[in-house]
Amino acid sequence: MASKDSRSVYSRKQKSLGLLCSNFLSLYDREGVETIGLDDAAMRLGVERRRIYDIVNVLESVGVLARRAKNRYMWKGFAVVPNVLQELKEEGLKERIGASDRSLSLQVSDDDDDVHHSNPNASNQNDKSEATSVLRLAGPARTDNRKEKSLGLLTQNFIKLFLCTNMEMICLEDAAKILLGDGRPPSMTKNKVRRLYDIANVLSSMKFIEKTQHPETRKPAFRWLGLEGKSADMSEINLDCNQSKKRVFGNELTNTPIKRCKLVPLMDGDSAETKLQAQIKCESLDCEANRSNLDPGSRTSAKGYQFGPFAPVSVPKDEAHESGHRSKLLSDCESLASTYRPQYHNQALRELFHHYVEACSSWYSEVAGKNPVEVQS
DNA sequence: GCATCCCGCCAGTCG
DNA sequence: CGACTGGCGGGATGC
Repeated sequence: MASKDSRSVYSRKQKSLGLLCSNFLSLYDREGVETIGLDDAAMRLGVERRRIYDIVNVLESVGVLARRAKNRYMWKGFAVVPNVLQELKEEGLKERIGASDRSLSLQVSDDDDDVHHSNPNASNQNDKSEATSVLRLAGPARTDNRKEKSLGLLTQNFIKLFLCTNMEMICLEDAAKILLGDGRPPSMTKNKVRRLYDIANVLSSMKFIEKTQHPETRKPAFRWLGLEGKSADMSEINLDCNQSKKRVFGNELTNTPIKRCKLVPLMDGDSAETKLQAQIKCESLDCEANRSNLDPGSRTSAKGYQFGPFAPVSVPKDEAHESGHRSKLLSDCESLASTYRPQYHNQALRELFHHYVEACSSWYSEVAGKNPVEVQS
């Protein structure tokens, strides 16, 4: 009941997997990042851990991430993507994914599994697990099919569809049918489509695919963009080369605690406040970045700058080394803010901007500890 | 109304 | 066993 409307109405878009993915990437796609803790990610992004799994799974299927241990992933970056895609393509061709025409039942046999990308030392460790992949017939149990239904595998198969077929555009329902093989109950297809929506959102946010509309059927479909999205490279898989291959992901970190229905009484008393105080509010200055291209028809109604609540939250207990790139990030942000001062014609906006800069500065000094840029309170 | 797809329950897995 | 993973589908939101 507070007042001041502008009430944080629940907005589905603010919670989409795609946006979350963008935020995830803008948070970790920077030099210095090596490992990613799921808890840390969930905390920083202000979402449930469950959601992180969704993103991490598809990112892993493309090679951007690699699981290291429980709760821990390793950041590989986009440099490896071309290789992974190449492997997927070969794999898909071998399996004859989407063998068009009839028998489009290729449904990639499960067995084996993910990428297996790189893998310098994969020699000794082939124990069991091979045997299980053989019982695939009338087996009412088929416990192992949990894996073949994984988001990661589905993502790869979805991608293979684009890489190994001449279908320029694919609508999710067709994709689901092809991947499932026909003769499946509609409920199963529906479920698969639901998963494909999740995947498509993530892939879209990475600019691997793009949502369009089939010229004839008018049905929404997805078009493969692949690596075109990024700087036309393909030949420069060389390591490093600093920021040349950094994509621009939406950097509006939005992670409001609003739930879908049961409206959590947002900070009404004080309890909610304690949590809030933990997260210094420093809005991420949505600097230029995205404004250059933004394909037509995409969201982002050219409304220009948009600030979203950014909640850095407290620093991780351990991982002391991480504060290194953290502070770098901060200084980056700061210098950016001071050098790239947008020209607002509007007085109010100018003030708002000023406010953000200040907030960010104080946050910086608080987190970085040293180098008092401004002051605190 | 139907297309999207978030949310979180709860069953597998892993350490 | 408890913690971590993540399939799954109900049902809310968007258009």
